[in-house]
Amino acid sequence: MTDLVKDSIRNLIYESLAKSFPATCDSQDRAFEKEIEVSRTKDARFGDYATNIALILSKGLGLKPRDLAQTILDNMPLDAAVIQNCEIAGPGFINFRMSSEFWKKNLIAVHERKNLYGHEDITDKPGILIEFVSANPTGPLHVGHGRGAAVGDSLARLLRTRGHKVETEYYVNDAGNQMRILGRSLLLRYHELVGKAVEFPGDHYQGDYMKELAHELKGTPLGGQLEDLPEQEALPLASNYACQRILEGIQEDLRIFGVNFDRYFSERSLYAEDAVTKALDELRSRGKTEDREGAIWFTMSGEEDDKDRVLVRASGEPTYFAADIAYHKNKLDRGYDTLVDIWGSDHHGYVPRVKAGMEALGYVPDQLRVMLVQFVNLIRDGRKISMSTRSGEFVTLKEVLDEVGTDAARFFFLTKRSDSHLDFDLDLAKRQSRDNPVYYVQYVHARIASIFRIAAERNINADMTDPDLSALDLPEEEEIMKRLADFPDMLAEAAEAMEPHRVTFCLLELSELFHAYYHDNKVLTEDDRVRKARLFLVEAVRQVIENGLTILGVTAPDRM
RNA sequence: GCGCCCGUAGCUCAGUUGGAUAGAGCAACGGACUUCUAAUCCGUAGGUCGCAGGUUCGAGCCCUGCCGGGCGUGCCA
Repeated sequence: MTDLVKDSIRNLIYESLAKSFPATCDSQDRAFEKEIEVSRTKDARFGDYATNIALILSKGLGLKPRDLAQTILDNMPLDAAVIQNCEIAGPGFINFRMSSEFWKKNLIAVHERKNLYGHEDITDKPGILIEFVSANPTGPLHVGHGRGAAVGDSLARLLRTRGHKVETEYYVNDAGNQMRILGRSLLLRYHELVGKAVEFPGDHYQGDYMKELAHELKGTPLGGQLEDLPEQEALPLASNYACQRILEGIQEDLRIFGVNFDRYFSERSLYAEDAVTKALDELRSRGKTEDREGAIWFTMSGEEDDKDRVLVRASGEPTYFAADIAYHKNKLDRGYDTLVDIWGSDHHGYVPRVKAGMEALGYVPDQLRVMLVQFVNLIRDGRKISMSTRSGEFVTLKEVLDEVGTDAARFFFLTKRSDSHLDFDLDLAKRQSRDNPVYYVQYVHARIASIFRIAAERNINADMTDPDLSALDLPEEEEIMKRLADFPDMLAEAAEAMEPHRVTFCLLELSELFHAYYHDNKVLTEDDRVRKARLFLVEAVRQVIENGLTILGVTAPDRM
């Protein structure tokens, strides 16, 4: 039993192939069925779905594509309640036109499944760990982090709907040199605040939030300690405090943004458990390290990465890279089938390094899928704002959320493929907030909710039992039903490709169909039979909009 | 220099993993509210898919070489 239209067509094709060419199919297992490509047609002349299977297999079978298509067609078990007709076209495509009963049956399925419509029943698919955001706890989240958060969180939701067991994780870089710089930044700001002359180095964290933290400490016992203790002892106190407070702020911003991680994983905990040392020892015992110039190097063969990389500095301190190998080892040892890391695109050069690290420890590098999210260019007054946490010059996620709201921001981040640059024009986002595409989709939901409210006010019977769906005879009604039927397929493909933005575009297309339909056709008509059927249809639209928006982490409002 | 990503309408972007006549939204122009919400709808206009080759039944998508933009190429994280 499947909710995927394409799977049911694949099944028919497979049945036919198995009958026509038992030798070819017998040698394959049933997995071959998945290889059969079925796509939705762009042009209604070609039916609803098409397959190019005859074009693909013709060479291997020594047949002309159209002849092969004919054979496949002749042996296909066709059910008139599902497929209205089926024909060969062009160089050898097989086109399928579904029957109107089929669309109506699916419409009923939306009502039966409700908020599970589009969800995969099987829930024991491989476990996936998605790590994202993982912004350093050295400053508030900025807009770029917001994009990663929106993409990662929606991807997690999307994969869950398709039956994967998904956990989400934020890697907290609370160790190393940057924590010392963070601590010193706070210390200096504190000294400044209590009237000592300080010189604030350019490579320290300049943002105002450090001054605010210093202010927060004034008059507290910890503040006193920072003042009195020698720097050596004050530093760890300051950096711990700053790290903790900043992380709390990050968590609060994420909460507002609708992103809740299953786990925050501390880099420091890796050191506490000696995980870094153990990983290094293992690399050494596998012959992947080399001592040179006082440092320990990870030796790369040419195909892994272009040069060797330092694991332990001459100072004896492990690099970020060493900790990251230990971290990925830790994740893999927890038993996930797939690790997904969502990184800013500026880390792309790091991908082969981490994979090489995994391979060197005996793992399969393909278990790691790295999704690179391109930069967000923030534009104010028509000019790009350069952003850097250290310089303190950035626009925070919180500021953007205050301006445009979580729904608009999340939706906007998901209107682009993640590997293309995104211009976030603050003035535009503010000015356009009314006709932001998110409202176009949400408006569908509000309009339908409104129909049901009016029906209730007027004591119009709006129950969903036993509608006469033959009353849905308009072409635009069938178009809507087709789009609803495609929703599960779209989710499955978006999940497979790990492209949550496809959900956004699907919802926009459905919304377009609905708004046009709504404009031309009254749902609450006098005709009892038509009204009941239309209510049944629009309720299904509402449900699918809700299901889609839920995956995007956007609310589905009843009123706007 | 080398590596990764991007280049599609004036602008911002989709393009179902190589399918049939390249699509939306903004912006522009012209229309539609006595109606279940006009945050809507309908229409007009807009293209050498960066350029040049190649692969094949078929290329915006794959390969090669250029051009342009972004980012990497730290004993930073």
